[in-house]
Amino acid sequence: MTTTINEPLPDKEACTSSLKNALDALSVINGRWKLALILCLMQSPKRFSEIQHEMRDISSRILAKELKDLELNDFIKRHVYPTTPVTIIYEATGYSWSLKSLIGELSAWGGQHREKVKQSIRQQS
Amino acid sequence: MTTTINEPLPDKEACTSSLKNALDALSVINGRWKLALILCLMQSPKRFSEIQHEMRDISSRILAKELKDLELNDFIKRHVYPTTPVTIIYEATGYSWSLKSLIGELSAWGGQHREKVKQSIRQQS
DNA sequence: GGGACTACTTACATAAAGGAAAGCGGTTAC
DNA sequence: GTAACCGCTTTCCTTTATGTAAGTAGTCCC
Repeated sequence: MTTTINEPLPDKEACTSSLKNALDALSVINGRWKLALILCLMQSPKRFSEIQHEMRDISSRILAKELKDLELNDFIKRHVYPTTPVTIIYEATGYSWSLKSLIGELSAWGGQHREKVKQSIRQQS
Repeated sequence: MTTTINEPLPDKEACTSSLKNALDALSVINGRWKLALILCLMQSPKRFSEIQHEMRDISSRILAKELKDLELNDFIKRHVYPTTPVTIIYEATGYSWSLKSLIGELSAWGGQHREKVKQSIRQQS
């Protein structure tokens, strides 16, 4: 029998705080649309209706809500130009770019995972 | 007026597939418990009730479901030892370790984001 | 045989996320 | 004036995630 009760496991605390940070990060980029919207606006600033057109099946309700969230988290900026009628442009901020390596890791891991799943399906058949 | 309609934006496709991969990765590690469980079992193999004790407020229903999910995705392995009564041990597989750099990135970004949020709260007051 | 422990499962409830459809206040085009 | 476009908001509904409580089949202890 192994008792782990009084052993101060090497990196248990580090692990806990790292987990907390990771979950925080996840909560910020989580959901069906956030990353897509950030990447979309990183390619170029756009208007509400342009974004809605590019993301084919996002509803205006969700789009408005997500844009608000992203603005609150400082990923995008909402510019209002006093033309008639007013033109509203959403633009990715520099903070969006801080996600670059994280998105890179997510995409790399996701890519290899997809391959792995494909192979295990092949082996089953 | 800028027309972006016929311009084949440099990396739009790369971006789309990278997004797809990233969303896949997110869907696999998503939820309140998955990362915590993986890290918990990476520290040492454990039994059902030990895990439940360590993650204080996970219900047995959710724990059972999450363990099944993680086993399906090959992150953990369920060992059954024919003692009386049977002993069941859950253990992180090598595949869990493939998440290492991803978790590192998540945690790093999450950490700096928390700092940033703290500062912007300070500036508001 | 009554209580307790193990590894769950089942049934039911709540909450959060996401979506569909309509509306709204303003402007422009005809 | 009426139709259409813009940037939303409101209402209602469905889906998914998570939680609570109880039960179950097996074993052990006394």
